[in-house]
Amino acid sequence: LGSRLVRIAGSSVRIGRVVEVEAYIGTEDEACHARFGPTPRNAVMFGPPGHAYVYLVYGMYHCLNVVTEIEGRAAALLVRAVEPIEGMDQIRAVRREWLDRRHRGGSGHAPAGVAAEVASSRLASGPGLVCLAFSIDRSDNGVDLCEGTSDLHLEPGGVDPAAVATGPRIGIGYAGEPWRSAPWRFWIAGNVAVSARGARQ
DNA sequence: TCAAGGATCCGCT
DNA sequence: GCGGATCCTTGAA
Repeated sequence: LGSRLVRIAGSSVRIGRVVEVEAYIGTEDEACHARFGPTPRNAVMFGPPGHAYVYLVYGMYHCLNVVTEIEGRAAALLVRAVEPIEGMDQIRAVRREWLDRRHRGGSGHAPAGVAAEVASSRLASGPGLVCLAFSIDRSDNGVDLCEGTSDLHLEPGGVDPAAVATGPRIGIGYAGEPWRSAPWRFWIAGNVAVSARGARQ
């Protein structure tokens, strides 16, 4: 929490402050993708820390994770929400394009003004939206996020521990206890950019 | 090879 | 509050 996510694309730069994460601690964690052991998909999680584990969820959205443990231990943090700091124009542009494509061929046009009405602070308030806003997909899987010259990387930061709120992880009802109820979602209390589902609980 | 279901988001009711 | 979009990954056969 508090670290800055940086995306460089050509001459444009997008920066966001990480405000919400979830912890997945390894093969014993029934909610973790590593629960079945190493597979082609989760291989990066078993690698060295600091690398990006990116996967496709629900066939539509990507999720960004940061590997956190030493090689051999498959733990990672899911980045659930980021507060945009820089590059809002670019973020709005990719969202408009995505909403456009979403409605094309279906019911017709996107409802007027939908994309334009999203507050700047909430353009990356959800794991799928983080990846949309920063143009992250599986081509970023395995990237070393600690390498400052990389197109996608993290700059160290932090928050006052007293400002961190905790709660159960979202969308993992398939996992048994104690994993389902473990308070391993962390966010900056009161921050406006925390995800909608996260804020509700 | 197959069938099942998911660490989501959006729009309509 | 609910269903649709959309496709990859997984374990089982």
